Amino acid sequence: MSEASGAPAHRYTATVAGEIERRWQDYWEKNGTFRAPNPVGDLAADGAPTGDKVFVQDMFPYPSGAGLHVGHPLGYIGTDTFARFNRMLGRNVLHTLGFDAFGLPAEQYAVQTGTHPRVTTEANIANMKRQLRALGLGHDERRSFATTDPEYYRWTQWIFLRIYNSYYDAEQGKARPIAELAAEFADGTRETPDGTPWADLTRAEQSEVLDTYRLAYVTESPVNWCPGLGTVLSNEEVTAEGRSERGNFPVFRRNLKQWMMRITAYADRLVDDLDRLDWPEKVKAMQRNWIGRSHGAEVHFPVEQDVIEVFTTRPDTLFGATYMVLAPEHPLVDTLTTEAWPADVDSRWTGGASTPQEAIAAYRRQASMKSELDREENRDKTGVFTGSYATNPVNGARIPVFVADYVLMGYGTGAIMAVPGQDQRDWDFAEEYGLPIVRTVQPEKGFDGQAYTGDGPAINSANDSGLSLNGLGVDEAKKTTIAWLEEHGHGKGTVQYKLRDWLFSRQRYWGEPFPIVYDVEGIAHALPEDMLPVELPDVDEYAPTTYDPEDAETKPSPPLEKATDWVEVELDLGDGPRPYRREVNTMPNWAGSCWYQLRYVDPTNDDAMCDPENERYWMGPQPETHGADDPGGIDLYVGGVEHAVLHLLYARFWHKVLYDLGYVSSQEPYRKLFNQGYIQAYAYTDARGVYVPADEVTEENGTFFYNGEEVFQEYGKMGKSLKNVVTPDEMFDQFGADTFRFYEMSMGPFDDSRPWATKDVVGAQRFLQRLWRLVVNEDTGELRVSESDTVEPTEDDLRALHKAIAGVRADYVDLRFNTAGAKLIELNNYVTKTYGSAESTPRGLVEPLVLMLAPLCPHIAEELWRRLGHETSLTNGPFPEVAERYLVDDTVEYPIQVNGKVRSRITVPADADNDAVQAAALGEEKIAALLDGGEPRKVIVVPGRLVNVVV
RNA sequence: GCCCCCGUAGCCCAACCGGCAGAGGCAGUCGACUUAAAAUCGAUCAAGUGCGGGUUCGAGUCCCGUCGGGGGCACCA
Repeated sequence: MSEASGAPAHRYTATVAGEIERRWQDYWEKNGTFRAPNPVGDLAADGAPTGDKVFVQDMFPYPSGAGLHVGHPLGYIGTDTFARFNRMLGRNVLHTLGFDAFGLPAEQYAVQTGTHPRVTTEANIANMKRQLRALGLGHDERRSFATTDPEYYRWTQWIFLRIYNSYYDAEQGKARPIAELAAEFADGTRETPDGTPWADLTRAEQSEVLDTYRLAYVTESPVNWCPGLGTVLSNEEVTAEGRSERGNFPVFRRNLKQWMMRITAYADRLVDDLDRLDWPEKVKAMQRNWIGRSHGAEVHFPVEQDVIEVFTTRPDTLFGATYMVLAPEHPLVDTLTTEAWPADVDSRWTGGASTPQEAIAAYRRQASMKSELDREENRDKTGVFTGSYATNPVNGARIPVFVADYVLMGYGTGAIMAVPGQDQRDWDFAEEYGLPIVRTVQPEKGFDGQAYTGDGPAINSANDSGLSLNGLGVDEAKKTTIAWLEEHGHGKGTVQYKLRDWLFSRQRYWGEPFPIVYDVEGIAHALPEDMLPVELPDVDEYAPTTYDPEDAETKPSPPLEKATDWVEVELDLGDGPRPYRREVNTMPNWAGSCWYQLRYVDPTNDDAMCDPENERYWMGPQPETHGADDPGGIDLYVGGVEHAVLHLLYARFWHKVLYDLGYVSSQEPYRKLFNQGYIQAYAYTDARGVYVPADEVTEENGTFFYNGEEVFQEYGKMGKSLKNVVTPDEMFDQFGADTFRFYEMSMGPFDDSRPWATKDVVGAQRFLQRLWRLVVNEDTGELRVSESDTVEPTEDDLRALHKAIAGVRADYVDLRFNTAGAKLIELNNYVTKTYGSAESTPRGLVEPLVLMLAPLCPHIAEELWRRLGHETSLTNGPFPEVAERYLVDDTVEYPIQVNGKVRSRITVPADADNDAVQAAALGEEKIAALLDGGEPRKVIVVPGRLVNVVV
């Protein structure tokens, strides 16, 4: 497109750019330009690494078969620019990219075609590597790997075993080896749960006890079973509508035996340590919300022989508890349901049934049939009375116990004390069922709502047993109540979390096998390290058995189950060869991405997942740079906000376990996180709603046409089915990689989403062409740059240059690539205007310009640098330094405002003090005329900025 | 329903602690080159910051309300 006939032979066209780019990519590869030395091990260089270290990382891509579109590399170009800038400052920069290659698409493709997922995965990786190479990314290629490499997942399995062989010591607040727990049981330091001496337990019983402590454990508990996918899912993979995030199939809660990770043990540290991270507040808020820590109290309400335990965040409102509610699935519902209604029962409470048992049974049936969606759409409060009354421990009041589906079994204890005066849900229910409402917090003046949830003095809250809250604020009243409950044995202060343990097994083929076998008695055994990796066997069928998506009564059947030769093994695990069965579930897709930064650090280490010295160098805490509280971690982690909870929470959890066990020195994996925006695109549909090719749509006065027919614009993702995909390969052909990189970075702030516009790319190309023309004669290809002694830059030139250097440096540091690019264009325009038609361009201007461009457009910068006579790559600098004296002007122009409107201007020496500036301003002709001899009411002088005269 | 982010020229975007609304790009217009066009080069036009209030000498920036767009959470006791 830019190859018009008749263009000068040495113009910077896409063809010339392509030739230069391939040449420099070869050069970088051949010279190992981006290899970052480690302190020790295979990747160590001679002598210790020099300069500060910088560890930059992109979120792990999944190598999709569709290849990349122009939206995908946005983050990679940003991190590359940042990494290159830091290299030019003399720093030791670790930047590479691996592949998160286990996962459903390759498996599904395998199911359809019979191709082994490894074949598809490797082909996709090869294609993606080709595209990434063409972008000119400065990656240390020695450090790249895929999670599917057995040498990698060997260590994923190894970490699993470390987690499996650990428990959480709540007193020390950290994970410890399970062997230490066993030792404590054995020597009596710690009593076994039921008090039986350790030695009196059989080995099976001992192992059962230990299993209840392990950080990775098997349990039969309610899990998310998705028949449509044939697998179970983690809570994080289930949408609010109760469907699978992938495929949108119904998900059912079923009791199944599955592997879990005890992430809840780390809930407090995962919340608290967010404060130590340099992350977007939005992501921190999402994690806090997901963990959902709330402080409150557990309170016991006696009912006949039983006790209902509730969790409340408002123990201060106990005197306002006028009824109780159990979730329909609550285990006490059966025992508390009475034979007959009390004589005076309110007809609204019975659900029209003649006995409580009938009413409850009908209500439970109804509730179980309601989908999550129904619940969401219909928030009217419903419920039925159990016939039983509980006793409020603070005032002895007899309060009715209901069953209602607005209380969920999955949170707290599945039972609540209802305080309509201070909780809107309870208020709604109380109104519906004619229950009493007692305010225990005095609402603010003028409050005319229903439930009052704000702060205020307690009222109606005192008893004869020494508890009086009246007049206390909410916080004080909570503390007082908890102390009273604890003293009288009615409850205690406690903390609740929304976070649940992490369901860690999947019924899939293309995932990491568990390093676990079961003996004939069904007892799990961890495989010893020297049996790792446990490699995936070849199978005939890659798919788990899937079922009718609506059939909740089906059971998972993993594909590995059918590989009987692999499943049934004879091993010697210490007591001679015995038969075992392998675990047939595989790990979830998140496992491999939980720790990959550690492997980037030491990718070829056969003796450890990574050498502690290398980990400390690249990831260890740096209190001297980042403050005493620095948890360590990589210096910049860039990726989309969609991983805010899942990946980032899991990875933090694993990292903390490894820290507790002493394998890493950093307490967090990612010190600084940055969410890049997305590149969006317009798509167009015709009258039938069918997508038409976006690049053939024309616009006239705000109306869009395709083949003469009107079409309608949509804005959103780029995708094959939307017919609006633009690929990097097209951009390389039309413009070259440097132009493409520059355009992507200049479109807007790195964290903003923006629409792709191919027609705008030419602006970036023109800029590079103008710069090229300053250095190279387009007709002859000869250098047109002065030797330093012939044409010296002028004072004005140097002011423009150093202003740009200062601005560009600051922009690169803060990831403001768009404004850095604009400043380079500005400087280039200045130099073009001044020297574009002169005999030659001063070297003193061109060289810094080329160097400053290098992080964004490395190929053209290397090429020009070489043509300027430099023998070595500019990868490691120099980066231009600012000379402060060119940043300050001798004189300053002040606008003079009168009542906030600019009326005139004066120019004064830069070192003039405020009085002098004021005098000059008031003496200025127009201003003096406006004042007309009168005194201004006030004069504001903002040094270096402006003067405002108030009259 | 609750919480968070964003609304600046026809379009994408700048504007640091409140201090002259414009750095850069696209498009448009005019000119140069050309037989002509494309490409290229040069010049130029362009909004008073979604809307309504408030604070201030001064508001794109701070506060309140409102509209529009995007995102998160959603009976969590």
